Amino acid sequence: MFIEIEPSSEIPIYTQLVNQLIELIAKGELQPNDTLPSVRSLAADLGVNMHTVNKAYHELERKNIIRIIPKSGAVVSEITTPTDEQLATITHALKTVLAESTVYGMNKDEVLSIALTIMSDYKEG
Amino acid sequence: MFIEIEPSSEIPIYTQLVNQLIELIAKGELQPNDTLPSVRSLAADLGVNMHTVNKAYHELERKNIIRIIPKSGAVVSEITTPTDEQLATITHALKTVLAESTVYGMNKDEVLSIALTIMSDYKEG
DNA sequence: ATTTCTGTTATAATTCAATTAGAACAGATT
DNA sequence: AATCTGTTCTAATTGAATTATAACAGAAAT
Repeated sequence: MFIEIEPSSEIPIYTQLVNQLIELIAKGELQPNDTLPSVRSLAADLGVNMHTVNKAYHELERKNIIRIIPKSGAVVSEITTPTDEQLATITHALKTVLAESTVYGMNKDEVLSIALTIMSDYKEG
Repeated sequence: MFIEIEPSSEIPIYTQLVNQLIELIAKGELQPNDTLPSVRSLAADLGVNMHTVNKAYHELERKNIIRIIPKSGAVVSEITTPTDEQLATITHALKTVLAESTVYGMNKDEVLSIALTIMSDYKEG
């Protein structure tokens, strides 16, 4: 599992973890029903505190991306149909990014081209 | 100028300000060479501190979206060609959003459809 | 069955970002 | 001249993020 944390980043460590785990799943390097490493072992690997990894896992559970089985471990969820909440989350995030790209002078085709390139690394891309 | 701040949001006030000002520019409601309200007056309108607005303006200047003229005011910059740094910023942000959308089970066409809808509200959309 | 590993929970301390507050300064605008 | 502007400084508060220990109890492994 290739995860790299930048301790000095302005992005919280647990958020970096959430984002990188999502990317691993999107790339298929972590697949549904795969088990995640224990919070203790991953914390040791990354040199961060157990509670920080725990917080990231619970954030992923809140997003319905993994299931946490009490006293046992965490498992990647099946990918199904997005919920309304998930659609709203993506739509809002896209709005922010696309507004910024517009202000930077990027046109529709440029942005879509970048998006297609990125998605080619992900599932169904 | 229609800006709404959620004081209890987990998103910092100055970031909410940055994002909403970017959206106003993307929509054309704020145009190049338009002057932004003074930090004092906008702060009073929104019920936040002057320093918070000032921080947002400086963040927008760092992104090359506005120019701050010392002792005078802030002006929306001309939209030109994106810098490499701006391209990298957008690409990185898109990666994060698109990975999440993939994990949520959204396919390429769904995401592109949402993106096109959003961009239709923005310049060159 | 016992040991080990697991997530869970609780308390505590530290660090830092975000926000607010108040004041003073000096250039720009009116 | 008076007012408005961003700038700078100090100061205080609040809360999030992170780390550190410790103990608990269920799950898994031997």
